[in-house]
Amino acid sequence: MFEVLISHIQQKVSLSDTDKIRLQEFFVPKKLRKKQYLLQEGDICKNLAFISKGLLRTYNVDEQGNEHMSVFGWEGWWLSDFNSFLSGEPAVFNIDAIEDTEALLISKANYEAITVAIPVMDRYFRILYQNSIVTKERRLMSSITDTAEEKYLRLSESSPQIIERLPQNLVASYLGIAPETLSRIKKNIASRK
Amino acid sequence: MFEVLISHIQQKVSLSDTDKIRLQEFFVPKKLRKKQYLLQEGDICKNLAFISKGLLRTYNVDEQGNEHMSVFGWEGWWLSDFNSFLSGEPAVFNIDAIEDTEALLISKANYEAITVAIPVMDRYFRILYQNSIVTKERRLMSSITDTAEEKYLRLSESSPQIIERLPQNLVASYLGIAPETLSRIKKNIASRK
DNA sequence: AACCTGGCTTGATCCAGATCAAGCGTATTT
DNA sequence: AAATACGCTTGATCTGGATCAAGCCAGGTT
Repeated sequence: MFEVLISHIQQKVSLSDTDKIRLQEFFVPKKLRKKQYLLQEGDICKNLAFISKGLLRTYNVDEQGNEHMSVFGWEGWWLSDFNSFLSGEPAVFNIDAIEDTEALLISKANYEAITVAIPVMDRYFRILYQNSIVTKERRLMSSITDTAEEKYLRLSESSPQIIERLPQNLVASYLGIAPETLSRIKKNIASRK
Repeated sequence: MFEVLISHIQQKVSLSDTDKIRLQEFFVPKKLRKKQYLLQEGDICKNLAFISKGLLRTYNVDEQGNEHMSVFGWEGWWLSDFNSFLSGEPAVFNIDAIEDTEALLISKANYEAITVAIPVMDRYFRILYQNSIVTKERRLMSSITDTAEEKYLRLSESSPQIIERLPQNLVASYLGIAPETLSRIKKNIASRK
């Protein structure tokens, strides 16, 4: 389980051998079956989850009962309701497993502690968050600026894995469009070439 | 100029007196007149800008010539085309001054260097970015989930300063709606109470 | 083998919000 | 003080994509 995490960290910063050992103390492994919740709306999000295997989704549900995908995460991704985790407010997001999943959980206290014990983790998270900001900024501008078809094409460019790995109705929700619309868009694109 | 920056940093981490002095070496002050560009689309974004006074906007322009607001920043905010700054790719955003502005610029090299010279800056930026992610996540979900009126009401809640300080057409662009629509929404809300 | 269940498609209709257009007041420029 | 520009409003019209509805296919269950 930890190899995936350690190699992910070492892509961004370098860890000593003792760091690699110590680091493991801060995490708790957790297995999730398909459809199982990691977090439910209204609960306090107690952990950040690093996914070492499997596939999760983060989403909220509006008053009409429609789900809106926020983030998908698989091997090498971190997930949480970040606001709830940081502030202690109730979560607005649900997180559940689309495939059987293995994750490593780190609590708020351990998240604070690990950056003290292993200072380079501040830098690791800083770099992780930098990249996350760029991704979210792109998705936001796409959401504001692009037509439905442009949103789909941009996602195909930037995150083909999402399109390959997830059912089409969840992709549509991630793009903020109706599943029927996505179906028609794909048909149009296919017929054009 | 530096007092604003230093007090902003000290809200998140603590700095020694020598850190406060050394820190200044890494920044270059820059004044901007109203309408002046800090960054133009296609250029490489060489700096992060900390705004000590004034008001800037980050936006892009689509093929039809419409502007789409990405971020507004005033005293105590950081702005850049983050992707361009980090990757060295050409900027997709423009940044210009809505009011006369004083900023402190830090280059990529100095951004790397300052976290080495003053390690607590890694933590400062990590915390800054954490908060930025939460904000962007909220705005993204609002953009995907909410009606035009809900978007406006949510912004009134979360960032009343934006509504107070910026002309209505820029607020509309920030929300991803037409200025006429925003005008009508405000009229409706006013007439309802 | 019959029966669900969930994901996908296709057609018909509807509507929130965009676009187009005109006029108005206030601020800025000359 | 005239001229121009800019932001805002209001009305009329249009449209991209949502919603509603029905049927299809593949996998999984009993």
